[in-house]
Amino acid sequence: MNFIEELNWRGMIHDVMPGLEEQLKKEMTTAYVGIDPTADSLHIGHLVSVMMLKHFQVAGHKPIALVGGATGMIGDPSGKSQERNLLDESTLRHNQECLKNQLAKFLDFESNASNAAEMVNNYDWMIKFGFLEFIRDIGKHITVNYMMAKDSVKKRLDPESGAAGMSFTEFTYQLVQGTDFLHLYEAKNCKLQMGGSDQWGNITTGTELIRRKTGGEAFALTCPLIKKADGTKFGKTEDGNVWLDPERTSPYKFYQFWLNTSDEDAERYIKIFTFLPKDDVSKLIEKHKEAPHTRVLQNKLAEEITTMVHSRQDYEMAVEASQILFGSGTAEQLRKLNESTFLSVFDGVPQFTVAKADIENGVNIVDLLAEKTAVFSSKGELRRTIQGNGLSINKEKMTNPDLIIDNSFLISNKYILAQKGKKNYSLIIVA
RNA sequence: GGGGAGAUACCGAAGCGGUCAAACGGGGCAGACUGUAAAUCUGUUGGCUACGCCUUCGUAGGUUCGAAUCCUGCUCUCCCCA
Repeated sequence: MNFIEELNWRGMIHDVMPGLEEQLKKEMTTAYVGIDPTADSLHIGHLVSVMMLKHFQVAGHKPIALVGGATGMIGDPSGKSQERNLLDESTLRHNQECLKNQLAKFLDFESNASNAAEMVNNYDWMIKFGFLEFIRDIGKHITVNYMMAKDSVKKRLDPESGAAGMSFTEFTYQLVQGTDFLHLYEAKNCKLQMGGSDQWGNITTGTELIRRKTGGEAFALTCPLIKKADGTKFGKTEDGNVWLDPERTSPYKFYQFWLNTSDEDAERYIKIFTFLPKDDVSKLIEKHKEAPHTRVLQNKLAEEITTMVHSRQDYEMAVEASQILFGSGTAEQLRKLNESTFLSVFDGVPQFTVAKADIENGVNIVDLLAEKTAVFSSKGELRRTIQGNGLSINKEKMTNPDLIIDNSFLISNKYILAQKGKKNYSLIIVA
């Protein structure tokens, strides 16, 4: 199975430029994907691009991860109705380093093989470009008519869509991205750019630029934007993005995110986000259909990705924690845990500290959760939750807002586990 | 530069002198049902020392017994014309 076929059955192809398959058969080809360094960690929205690069490398080709230091300073108008905030250079450099470390988990940057992965930053060549040079050597080759015809631009110019206009800076974005492609084409013989389907317009500006300026041929391949079956944005939780950095999103939460995937989505995700071969995937899907409630797909999906992004250990920890929190976990089980297990289970759960004296003297539950700690943002909210039967302490439902919390509630003599609803845990540490 | 429209809670959007902590929709949160799913139904969605009180309707003043609602200045946004 070649690269295109592989991506195809996985549902990872939205659009391909004709001739790419022949090109890939002909020789080892270099391709790149752009990543915005807007943060110092990748999030799972980036994962699709990373998977594409990985498949590409596995197929014997050479992947390049391009960190958009320059483009990140400009802001891509695609898919956004607002101007972007600009980043400064030191932030960009810091972010680039962090991103590379994460990418190294997936791509082979180190080997001596001719198709070892590379990382580049477009800031490095864009910074040397003078304005005059840019408009003469690049701008001259592309007409404004061509640029205006792009969807990403049209959307922003159409007052009906409610968009807030677009600055010249963002209008220029596609040229800058095109320049990247041209640069990589010339410097590294890079003939393919991949990305999300929203990038099609930007990528084709690049292939067009290469064709007009050098007469060479370059290709575009885009994957569908990942959407959830219910139409909401993929990769977001109440707390924002799901990050790969365990400091930002704990492995437990990461695992939970995938485990909570809906049936429809799981079927698509397991193809996209794991490297399981086609046969295995088909079997899993069948199994899942026979007994949906056992959530074979979600379990496997969460296992594969958590293991890949974090580690086997992290995965096992997350499973254990999940069993305690969601399984038949009871108050007794909770109290039986030894301290280190207990802490690892609740690693990544929001933590609050209160003074020992407060608990010893006994403290009203409302004061404890809304005032001494920020488990609840207001007393009113807490009262409402209690009225709605949504509060548990140490896995036991609490229905009395006048309850006094004292030493008898402590687990391992120093912890109290507060739970809002089914899924929101907070750990109170008494010190 | 000229003319017009507007700024209301997380978002959209009503309200146009008292009965407004502010309709309605979306979103959020919780409950029931479940598979830690989806759909559905129910409750809730400014704060507090809670049958009451306090702070909110762009911002600063003013009129009034009383203002989200009327007047004035300011800031910002959008539209049309040049």
